[in-house]
Amino acid sequence: MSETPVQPRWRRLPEERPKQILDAALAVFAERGLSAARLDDIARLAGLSKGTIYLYFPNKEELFREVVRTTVIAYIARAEVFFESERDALQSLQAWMDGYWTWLRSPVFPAMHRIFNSELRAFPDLAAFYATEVIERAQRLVCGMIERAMDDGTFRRMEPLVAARMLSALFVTHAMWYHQRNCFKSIADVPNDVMLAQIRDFFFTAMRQDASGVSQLA
Amino acid sequence: MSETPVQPRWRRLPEERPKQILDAALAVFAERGLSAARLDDIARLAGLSKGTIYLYFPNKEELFREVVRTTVIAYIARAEVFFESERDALQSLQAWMDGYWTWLRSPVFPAMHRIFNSELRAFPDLAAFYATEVIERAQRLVCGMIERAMDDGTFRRMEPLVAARMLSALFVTHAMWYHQRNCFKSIADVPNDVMLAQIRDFFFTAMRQDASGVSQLA
DNA sequence: GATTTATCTGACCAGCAAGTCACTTAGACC
DNA sequence: GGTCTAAGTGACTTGCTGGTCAGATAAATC
Repeated sequence: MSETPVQPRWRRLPEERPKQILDAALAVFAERGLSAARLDDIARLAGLSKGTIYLYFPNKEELFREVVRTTVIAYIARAEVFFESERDALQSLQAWMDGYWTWLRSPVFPAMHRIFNSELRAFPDLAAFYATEVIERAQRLVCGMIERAMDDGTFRRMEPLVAARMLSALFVTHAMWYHQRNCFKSIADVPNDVMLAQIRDFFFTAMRQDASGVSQLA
Repeated sequence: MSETPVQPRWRRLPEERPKQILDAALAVFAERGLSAARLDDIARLAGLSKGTIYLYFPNKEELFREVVRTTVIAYIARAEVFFESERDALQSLQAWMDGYWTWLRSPVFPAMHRIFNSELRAFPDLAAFYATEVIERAQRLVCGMIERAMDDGTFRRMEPLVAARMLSALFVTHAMWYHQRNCFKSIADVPNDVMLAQIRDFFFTAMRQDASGVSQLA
């Protein structure tokens, strides 16, 4: 028999387990969605057994909620801190766009977007939470910056909520395409910074002071 | 015993079954998504038994494919016919937007969008089919109209593919919000025609001839 | 080293839904 | 009315996965 000190088959790591489980859960939810994610897969990825997950989380839904809290909510919090700093309106908007685009390109965003978009009818409370606490809250943030840009004359006057919607629409959809760019020949090789520049330029052009509101085209 | 002529418990209707099943399947897929849709529910909604579905479709995936063929593909075909008619560029675009917005507001679009967006990783061939045959094809259509508007001087010069992407992004995202408008206080009472006007005006403003390309704001 | 206990495991159970098939029945044809 | 068969049924099989729990084990304490 070998004399090598036998490694224990597993270790007691109660402090680290929650984070290990949450990381694995995020990865599996991102890969497969909410209902198709298997707890066995999460356990395997986290390097422990399924039973252990149930020592730390009461069930799959609560595990998902906790994933949301540690990802989306964390981002919102950071964004709100950013909004505190009272900078030049245009500069704020630019910085917001950079940060937003970085967030949208992270693997977390498409996972959450997909799940909230198509799997959350079964969880109306979570859906409502996301709509008001994430989407509308973010839009209020953007709204503020846009209004300031209108006040200082950088942007033309229009309904700021409408402008914020246009901004979000452009960003979110492009981000989803970006994550699936291998499917789309037409954007497969557009670098992410070029894509950001295209969105930014398009939005700024539409909002320029000398661009009158309702066009005489229509 | 009553003498009322006994109604047969079911009828043989081999001609009508496929359509009945496809209609019910679309409704259930729209309500629950692809994997959560139960064939028992589809059968009940269609007024027949589960076994009957398998007389007409080999399995759930193929049933879904056929639903796609009879909805999305049908829309694309109609749109391509529309493109045949060589009208004034601006008029074409306006008509396209009206038709597109009507389609996006139909219950079929959000169902398909959700499913393709989040449940199709398991079906890479279908995903690729949708990306090239639906999205890119539609964008080519729009591209053509945009290029004509640039040629006749209505629109400023820019990469037409980029402009087409911006147009799609605005429309698709607003459509998804529209379908969930009960969740969003800020758009709950924006009528659909107002929303269309907002999108159209924003896009036309960004594309106006006197709006120069890269803004000096940046 | 013996004892104890918090931590962890994985075989198991329960429930659900896709897909099957032996049987039933509408209704056509004689 | 009798016979035949295409059309339809629904109980059953199969496979899968969320959740449980009795037992195993790391490691703390005595």
